[in-house]
Amino acid sequence: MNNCEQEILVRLAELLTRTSWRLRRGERKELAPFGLTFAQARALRVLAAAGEPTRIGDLANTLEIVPRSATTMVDGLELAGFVARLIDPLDRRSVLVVATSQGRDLIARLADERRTSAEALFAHLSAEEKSELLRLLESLSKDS
Amino acid sequence: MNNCEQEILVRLAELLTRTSWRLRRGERKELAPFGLTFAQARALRVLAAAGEPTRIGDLANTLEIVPRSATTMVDGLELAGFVARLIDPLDRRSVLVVATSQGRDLIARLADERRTSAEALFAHLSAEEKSELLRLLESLSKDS
DNA sequence: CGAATATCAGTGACACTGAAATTA
DNA sequence: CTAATTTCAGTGGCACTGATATTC
Repeated sequence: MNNCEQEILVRLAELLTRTSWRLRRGERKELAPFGLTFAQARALRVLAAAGEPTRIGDLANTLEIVPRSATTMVDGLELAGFVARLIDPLDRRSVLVVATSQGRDLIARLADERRTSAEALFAHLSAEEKSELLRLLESLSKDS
Repeated sequence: MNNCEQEILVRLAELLTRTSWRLRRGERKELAPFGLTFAQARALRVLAAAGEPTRIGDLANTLEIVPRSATTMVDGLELAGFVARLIDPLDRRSVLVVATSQGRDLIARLADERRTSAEALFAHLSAEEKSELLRLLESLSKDS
């Protein structure tokens, strides 16, 4: 690997970090009025999309965090009334988490309203560029 | 804005977050043996690239964090001997930070060695795809 | 008993806000 | 006196590890 390729990797890493942090900061402020943190919103989005009760461990896998962290995340969401815990009748070691109607409504409302942060961040990309970016990021998530 | 575009924004945001977090987690483990955290490495890279003493406020601007956070970051780097603080002779309110030879050496060594995390993350992108991703991320960082 | 699942307890990295000190 | 710069003190979000209870 030569210097030029090395330099590209360094810049890619820096830009990735900076961009995602900017998004996080923006969304944090948008979500605060609804009583959601950034990570909680991610989790709630996953749960609302699942539609059915999801095990804590599966949620953790989807979010790429350790199960212990998912527990704390669900604690917060449950306290706010956005999700509910159920005991899996088929395996009483497992805890199933499901979005409440309040939680689903919130996610739907957030999707309907203008997501100012994400919109502003990607605003000056054309539709084609957005698709291309999506494709590249998806291919990064595939293997590895 | 229709549903489809909205959905693309949501997925872009999710992928951006996930990818950058994965990079952060990988680099964290690589950097730990050198006594550097991820954010400290970012800052040190900026300072080493600057080549000349940099004000705390300017460093904060470059990293897109508030000055108070830069102070703490520099505290850690100074304690580890990677940077030194100087008083700006032209404006004694300002503190200049400069990478020590030890700090510059470390950054050079990190750049020379295989950066496993970044390499692994971007490994299966072609050179053209990396360039395109770089271009897209750079254009996100431009205005906004 | 061993493996899987979730939770408890504690820690670390990292950015934020608001107030105070110093100097221009 | 006002503005700029940095630092002090405290807080919050978020993921980690290791140990423990429960259940398969």
